[in-house]
Amino acid sequence: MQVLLTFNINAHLYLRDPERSEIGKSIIKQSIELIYDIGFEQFTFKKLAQKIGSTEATIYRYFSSKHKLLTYILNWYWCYLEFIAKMHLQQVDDPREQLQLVLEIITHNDNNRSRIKDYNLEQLHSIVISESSKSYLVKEVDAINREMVFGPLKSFCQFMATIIATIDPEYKYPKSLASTLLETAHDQQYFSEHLPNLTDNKAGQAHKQYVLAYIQQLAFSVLNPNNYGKRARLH
Amino acid sequence: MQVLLTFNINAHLYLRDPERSEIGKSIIKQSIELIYDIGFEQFTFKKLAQKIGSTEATIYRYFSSKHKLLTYILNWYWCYLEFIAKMHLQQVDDPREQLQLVLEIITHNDNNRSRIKDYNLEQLHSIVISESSKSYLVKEVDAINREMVFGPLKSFCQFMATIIATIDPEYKYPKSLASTLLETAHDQQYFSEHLPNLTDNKAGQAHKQYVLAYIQQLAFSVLNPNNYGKRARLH
DNA sequence: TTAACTCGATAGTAATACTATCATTATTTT
DNA sequence: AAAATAATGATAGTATTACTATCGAGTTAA
Repeated sequence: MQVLLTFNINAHLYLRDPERSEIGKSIIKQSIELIYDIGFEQFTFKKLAQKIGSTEATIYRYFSSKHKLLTYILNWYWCYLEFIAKMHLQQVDDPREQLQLVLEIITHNDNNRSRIKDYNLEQLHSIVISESSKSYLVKEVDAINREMVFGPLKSFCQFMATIIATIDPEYKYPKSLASTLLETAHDQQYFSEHLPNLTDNKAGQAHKQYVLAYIQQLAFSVLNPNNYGKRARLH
Repeated sequence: MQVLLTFNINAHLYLRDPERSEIGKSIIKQSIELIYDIGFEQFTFKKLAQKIGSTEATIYRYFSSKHKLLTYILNWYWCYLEFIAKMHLQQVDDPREQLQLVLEIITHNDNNRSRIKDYNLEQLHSIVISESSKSYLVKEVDAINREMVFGPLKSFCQFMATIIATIDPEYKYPKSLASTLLETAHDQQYFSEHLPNLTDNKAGQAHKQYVLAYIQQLAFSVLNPNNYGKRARLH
């Protein structure tokens, strides 16, 4: 197993850095598979230990709870998305095309544009869709937030918001639009797959393409292209 | 305790109908208070039993699990919202004003327009914001969905979608927009309160007003008022 | 008044989410 | 190569959770 990408993930999330040992990397990799397979509620350290051929005790030496492990995985994902997005954006100048590209990335409509061996990205995406809100929809959110463990998500939103603000500097809600597009990408794919009555995806197929088309229409309806460069021109 | 409103809630959700006994109504009422106070994860039937001066066994005679109880409460809320919305909408003809009104209702910006003694609506709204996704973001979603326990949510979305389709019959995503506005109303209020960096609510106050202003702008940017009545005129 | 129903009380179970200890095995330092 | 240090495996144990089961007392309805 070769890890190509490593990100600086908040040390509050782990006791021992999982990137620094084979068993640690195995914990992350198999967690993704296991959470994907059985869902976060059914996921336990005991089952994970069995899967990696180790014991609960060992896993507890890396993560003090399954919630922190989930947040760790999600942080990795947000760091990864921002990295990939910034990489591809270098080739694009028009901020509208940039936003388009980011929407393709967050809906995973970028056909294998990003091949990576580390973790199973399709499973990871699926976890982000169905489990990510569980990392912050908890009573202790303010306390955990103070430890900065939601940094990568905020950073990715800020990154999207900057593009949005470039397209339309008059638009008053760049950050809210960014977080809305992100959340909507997830909700709508989940709805399209499991509660299709909450969407207009009649065909019931091609969830990702449906979601992309929808949020694209949403984003570009809200932003007024006539304002592009407005603020800049004033100077 | 006097219950003014009762709705037909899917019988799959309970073993004994809580509306039909004082202790049953007490279970619902105190559940709302307790889930609001300690969050769904910390919420147990044991604690609830203590609160209502009864025992776990009694509560289990009404609900087979805390998940079903949560879904029951959420169903009540969606039935209630649809009822209130339909009531107020009778006075309004313009579908744009109708949508405006619905947005006020879902963000709870309707100042005491709906006084009700049954349950604490502010707490209920708060539960909807932070716990509602937990009722469907579970591995067994397809199985539970087959029992029609998400009917009231779907019905409310359909109701919104109809208004949206009246405003702009050309718009291709009325249901997705409805579910997006609903989810966004919740996400953005949660973010505004707990992760304000994901929003543009600088003041950090007046969360509900902020959210309303934002989703209003969102909704009416997407819908083209020029298409109002278009389809009708063709006939 | 007897049957049906509801509730309270108690007991019990398997699983979960940990914590603790200790011997063994690697790894690093000298 | 030996000694010191650290990581792991194995095992045990605890409080809590999410139930299930049983029994007797009180209440209501025919």
